[in-house]
Amino acid sequence: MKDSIQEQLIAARRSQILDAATTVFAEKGFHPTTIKDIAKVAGIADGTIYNYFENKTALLLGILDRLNETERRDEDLSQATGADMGTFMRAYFKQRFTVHLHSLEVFQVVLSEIMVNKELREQYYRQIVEPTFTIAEKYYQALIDQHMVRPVDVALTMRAISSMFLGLIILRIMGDKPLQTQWDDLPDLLTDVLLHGLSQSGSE
Amino acid sequence: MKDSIQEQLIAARRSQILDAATTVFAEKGFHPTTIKDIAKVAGIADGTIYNYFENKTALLLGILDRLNETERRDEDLSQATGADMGTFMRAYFKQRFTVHLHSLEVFQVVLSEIMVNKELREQYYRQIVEPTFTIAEKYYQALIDQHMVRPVDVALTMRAISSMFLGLIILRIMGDKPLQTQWDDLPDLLTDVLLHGLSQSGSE
Amino acid sequence: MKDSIQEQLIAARRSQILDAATTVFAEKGFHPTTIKDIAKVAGIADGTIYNYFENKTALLLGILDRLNETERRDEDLSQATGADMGTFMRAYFKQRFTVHLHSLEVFQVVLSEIMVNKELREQYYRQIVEPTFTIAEKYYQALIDQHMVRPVDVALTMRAISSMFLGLIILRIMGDKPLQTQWDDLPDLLTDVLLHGLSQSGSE
Amino acid sequence: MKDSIQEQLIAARRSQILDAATTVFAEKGFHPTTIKDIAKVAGIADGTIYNYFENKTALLLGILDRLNETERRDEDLSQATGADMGTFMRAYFKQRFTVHLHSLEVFQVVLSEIMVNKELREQYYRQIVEPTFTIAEKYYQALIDQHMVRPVDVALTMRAISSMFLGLIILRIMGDKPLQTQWDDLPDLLTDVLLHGLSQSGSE
DNA sequence: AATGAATGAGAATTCATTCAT
DNA sequence: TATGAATGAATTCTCATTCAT
Repeated sequence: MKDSIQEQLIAARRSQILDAATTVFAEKGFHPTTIKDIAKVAGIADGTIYNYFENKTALLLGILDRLNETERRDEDLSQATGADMGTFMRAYFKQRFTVHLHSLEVFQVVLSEIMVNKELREQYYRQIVEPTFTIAEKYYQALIDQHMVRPVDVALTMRAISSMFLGLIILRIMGDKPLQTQWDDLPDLLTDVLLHGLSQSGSE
Repeated sequence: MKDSIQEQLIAARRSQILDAATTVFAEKGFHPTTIKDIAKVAGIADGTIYNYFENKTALLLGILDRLNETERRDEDLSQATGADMGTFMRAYFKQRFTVHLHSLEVFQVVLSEIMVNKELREQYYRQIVEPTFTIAEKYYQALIDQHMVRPVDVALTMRAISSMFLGLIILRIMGDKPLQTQWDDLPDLLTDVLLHGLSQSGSE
Repeated sequence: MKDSIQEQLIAARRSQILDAATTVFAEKGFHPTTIKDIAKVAGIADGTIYNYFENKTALLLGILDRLNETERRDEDLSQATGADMGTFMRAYFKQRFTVHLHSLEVFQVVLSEIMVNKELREQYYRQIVEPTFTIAEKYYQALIDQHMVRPVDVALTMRAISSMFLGLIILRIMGDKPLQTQWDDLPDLLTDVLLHGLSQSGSE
Repeated sequence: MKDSIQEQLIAARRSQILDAATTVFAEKGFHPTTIKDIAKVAGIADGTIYNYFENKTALLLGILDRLNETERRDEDLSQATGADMGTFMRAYFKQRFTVHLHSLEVFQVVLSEIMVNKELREQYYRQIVEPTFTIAEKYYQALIDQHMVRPVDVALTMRAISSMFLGLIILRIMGDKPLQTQWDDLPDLLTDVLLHGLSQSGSE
């Protein structure tokens, strides 16, 4: 039906604009990027952008939405896991790091604005962070119930692990040398450390 | 000597300006803050700020410098530690979290700009992050040598642990509920997890 | 004939658009009103308006045309006059004030633009003001010829009287308290003053 | 003192800007005039205007303030009048018309915006219209008390007379021919009509 | 050294109008 | 004839920075 075509056209245009915005934001950052920049890259007029997005910030929200969807799709993948704890963690870590690295520059920009823009922050938390935790907690609780891991405060533990990802990515963005050269060693290392701890032979 | 007085005056004025800048940045964020805002809070004229700082970004660098010093002083404190691994970690974590929380809002602003401003990023990394790691690595290597902890890749491990801090703080800034309500439980939890791992009785 | 139907359709559509324009102009004023606003109220697409009116200003001209017709129709009514000078004036005044008050908000907008837009001004004068004076002068001249009123410069006198209306309406629009509360007393007062003058017992 | 010089400089700059604004507004109208236009005529930078006026509308308010002062000064003059009613009215009318005509084009612009801008309207009414009426009413009441004029509703009568001025000016702005050619006859005519009325020998 | 008025580049956003469908 | 997406010119206002006093 006509509606569907309309909607598709609109979605396509939005997508085209978001592509351009993503590109330019990644390249120059949020504030230094002008609407004109984005329009030029998108190959449309300045004003057209405002037919699809209320303002510049809405572009960031739009980008966030797309990250959101990507994330969700990946989440599904990560659900498709089997038994062995160590294998799973390694696989999981590998995937998380790959995903985020792919869009590192955008993430950088988005994160920067998130730190400073309440609306964005709340949307990001509500739509991306929180749901992820909900899933992760459920999954981890199951592992505990199956006696595959020690019983710990699930919520905080999940936060600690996720934070490690987040922090490592930021540290990498900051140009940390060791992280840049040994990034691929992280999955194994983190799995090891998180499973067995740092103490001598598992005891103090 | 006269020079010394001169320098002290200059230092005092710089400090006064940075205080104002810190206050306003924390309150409104970097971009929305105008030089006029800062001057007003500092009780001086707009132009005067430019006698002490090259531009707006230099104010952020100045703030960073001060954080740097604070950090270093704290570092010294943290060096004054004793033997027991678990006790030390708990104490260390407690201190790190407290320090950062104190200036959470500034940190938020600084981090936001760091993500996006190469110069700032490099300075922050060079002056604050890297030195911290150097010390931490040395310290941790000593622990390994004393067989108090397992031998692991020191550089990456230190990064992983630090990242957890960083990530947790960001997650808290984002408004994460569990972190906000159970923040004080973190030192114990992290110590436990990092020392003994998540796996059942220390083995897979 | 087909033409006639065509014309009627066109007239209906124009009318529909002008209704919408009148409503929105009255509500928000000329400049703040967008074509989109009008189209929305009219229930049609933006572009359609341009099939019936050359541009935004033409809408105002269109509204003026309609006021014009209304006015003329009212004029006819006012022709239905009787004898007694005082009675007539009172009746006339009453009607004028009522008419204008009815569409006060549009008048406000139209007047505002008239002050500033030469084309509009000329059209308003040519189509509405001038014809009214022509009729009024003729009528007043007749009164003079019948010795019902003193012989005076008819043109100027008519202008003076009309101006009083106009000015009173504007003063009312401006929010003048006495005019708002005692508006209904005006016909009697004006009739009295204009007929008998302000001086003591008609002599200086 | 320094303050006084400061203030004078500021006043001078404000005046310079208002002069420019008056000129350009009179020439092109309010909306078509850009800040750039005004700055250019004032021989300063765009931004400078914003150091003295909050926004474009504030310029109009500023112009109004100056009209206000002018008006007030004229008012004083008009107070300095003597006895004979007819002579006084003639003189008064002559003055009112002259004053307004002098700044006709600005008045035109101001009036246009007043019709449409509530803030402006209220300020104009409060600062210019209302005080004028207060004075006029007091004066007229005195005349009544001295039996120099008939007792009438003072407030409404003053409004009616003032409105006549206002209306006549507007009509003239609209390009009314008779008013333009016979403008100078108005004082005499209005005095005559208002004093003695239109009816035959002062009676119906 | 301090001031703060002046500067003017720059950017977001609006909206009347056009025109392909 | 109706549509409404696209256009892009145009404008207001902000604010970091300069510099004469």
